[in-house]
Amino acid sequence: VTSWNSIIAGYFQNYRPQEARSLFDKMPERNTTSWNSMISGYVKNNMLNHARKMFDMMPERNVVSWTAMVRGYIQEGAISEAESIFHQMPEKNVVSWTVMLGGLIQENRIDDARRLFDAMPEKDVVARTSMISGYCQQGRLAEARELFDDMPRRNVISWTTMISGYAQNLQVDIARKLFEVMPEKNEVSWTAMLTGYTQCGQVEEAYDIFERMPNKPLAACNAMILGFGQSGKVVEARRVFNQMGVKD
RNA sequence: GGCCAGAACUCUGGAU
Repeated sequence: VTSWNSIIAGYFQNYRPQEARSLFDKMPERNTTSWNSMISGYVKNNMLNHARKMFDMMPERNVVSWTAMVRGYIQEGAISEAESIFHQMPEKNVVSWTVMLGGLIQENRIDDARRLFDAMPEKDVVARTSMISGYCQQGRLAEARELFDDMPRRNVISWTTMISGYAQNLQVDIARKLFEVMPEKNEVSWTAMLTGYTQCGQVEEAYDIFERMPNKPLAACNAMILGFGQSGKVVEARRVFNQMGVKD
């Protein structure tokens, strides 16, 4: 059963819902994970109505089934429906809460999001980072920073979120300070810092970051080229373009 | 110990 379930997920990842379905129909036995794979697969492929049918048909639902449906409605922008499902859930875990939190943030209902956040029975690093990200999107950096400082644990994503928040809100110097002290950086962190500089019109600094990057992913090259382009440095932009491995 | 659900960067496309 486990193998079949994996194949189903694989079909959906490759946008082949019909093949996933026919495999599902042929399976000699199914467990809750099989049904859940169908639901989340349909959600991924923007086929919420199919997901819902599966959800209604399945013999028993667990917290993953419910959470996938909440996520589906959020993705469709049907927030009140998502909230309704969320409140109907027989049990919720930290993931369910975080999905709902993300839905409110997506709707710019940041204060509602905060209330939900405060109501969470437990908050892990993902939930906290999501809330921080929401505040950053609204330019409410002080509140974001307070949550960040209070985190019991941070990972590279939490750090990058906070840095990016400062950078996007034109506080690139504060972003840089955090960037320098973060314990480990990945490609996204570097690119976020680079973008912060280009958006503040500090192309030299951006290029300095770019050069110091251990490797230069496509996203960083894109950001760098755009940064040069916006400040009229066409030659430099061209040079970066010519250096990149995969162009698109 | 294994991608059935959740958080971060650039661009593009789609939907509104």
